[in-house]
Amino acid sequence: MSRRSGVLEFAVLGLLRESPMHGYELRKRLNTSLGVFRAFSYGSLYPCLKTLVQQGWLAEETGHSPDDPRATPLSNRRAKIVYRLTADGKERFEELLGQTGPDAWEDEHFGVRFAFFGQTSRDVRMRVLEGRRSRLEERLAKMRASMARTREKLDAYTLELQRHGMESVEREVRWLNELIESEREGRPHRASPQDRGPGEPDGIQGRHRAGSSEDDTTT
Amino acid sequence: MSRRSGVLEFAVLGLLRESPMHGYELRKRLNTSLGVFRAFSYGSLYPCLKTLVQQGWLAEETGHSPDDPRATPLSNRRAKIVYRLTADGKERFEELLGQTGPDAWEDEHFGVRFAFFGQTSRDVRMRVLEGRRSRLEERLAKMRASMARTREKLDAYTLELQRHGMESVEREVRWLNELIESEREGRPHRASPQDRGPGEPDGIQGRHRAGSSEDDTTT
DNA sequence: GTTAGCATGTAAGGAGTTACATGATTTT
DNA sequence: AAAATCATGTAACTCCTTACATGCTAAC
Repeated sequence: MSRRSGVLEFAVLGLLRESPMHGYELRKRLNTSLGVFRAFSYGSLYPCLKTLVQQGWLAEETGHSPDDPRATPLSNRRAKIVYRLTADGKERFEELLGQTGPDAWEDEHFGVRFAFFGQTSRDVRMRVLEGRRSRLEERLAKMRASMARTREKLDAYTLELQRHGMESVEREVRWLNELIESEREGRPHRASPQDRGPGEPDGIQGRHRAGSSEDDTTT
Repeated sequence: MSRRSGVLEFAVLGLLRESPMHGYELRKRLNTSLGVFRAFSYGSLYPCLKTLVQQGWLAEETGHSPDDPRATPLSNRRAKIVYRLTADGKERFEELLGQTGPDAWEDEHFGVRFAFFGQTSRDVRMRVLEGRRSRLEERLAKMRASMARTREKLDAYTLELQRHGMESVEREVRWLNELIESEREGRPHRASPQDRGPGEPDGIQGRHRAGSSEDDTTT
């Protein structure tokens, strides 16, 4: 049992902390606000909500606000279920927010932790950012060692893949450096929306094949 | 049953195509050559090898070459098992290499597909690269739409996270553009050291040897 | 003579997905 | 009145990890 997954549980508690929501909306928020990195399906969300209710961290409220004209006892019409964070749930979320183990900066967790930095205390933010950075630097060291060993033995594509992978990691390290610097000085990082107008600055265009107009809504 | 995972199966067949290996070495290769993106543990590798043998795609060879003095029936000393690709396995791998469905360019698969581009025909390479690019462009469009909708409502950290995520995707698109351009002109991309001449770019069969030492050994 | 790395496995389980099933409400 | 989207859920399955269990071999 226990759909008490790390990431999903954390994100659900965090989103509900801002305001109560029902499942469907929650899932949309998960897959847009935080969803650049992870996407969740109902098949994981609803069971997760259920166990969070069982833990006492969430409370279900079946629609029926006092000003709802359809709130007769008879019309038990599969009401929307609105989930609200309980006091215990708030406590739990704060406990999770404060954790700074490796769990906080591994690939699966870092994104969602960052997304809730607005609720996170500054020293925890620093520890998470620095933890992430040193994790990435370890990884870079390993990659460099491995490339030194295997260079000349790999074909061009494998090499190019490794080169691009390393550059991605290096880029994230630079990003973290900027963020850490900003935190240190107490200013809010970039903050400039840098309006990308309708100009399409990168030569992005060209619909290629595979054009099926499928959008997210992955059942 | 069936550890016939997409990615792992593909990578194992591809690596064994280059030369026979035993499990331990295979796992190291998986986690260095291709391993910038994925890392596999023995707990998935060995069962996978077993099912690939059952499918007839791999053959096991239990050390014991005729000149091995220890090859007595009594000293059944847990020999190294060397896995070799069978003819059927080679066929299977080529079948997988030729596939160009969405499976080829989604996040989980693209990396490993690229890693074996050296064995892949040029038109398949093009389809995979273009498929990947249009997948990423779809994603960008969604992100832009979502940002236009939610701007001003998100706190600085969530915004920064989305900005960085978008930039990462844009960067990968630029990379793909370069690669596609290179493929079109028939030249090998960035060409780090030792590049092959302008001849047929297929059939790059790098000879690698184990020789290596060290490593992460994430059990 | 003990640590470190080589080598092979298994059982249990975690974290999610897909496909299915159903029905309400809004838009076209 | 059809189509889309909103809304809730379950069962079966996938793919992989962790923790365990074992033993060989080289180096210090």
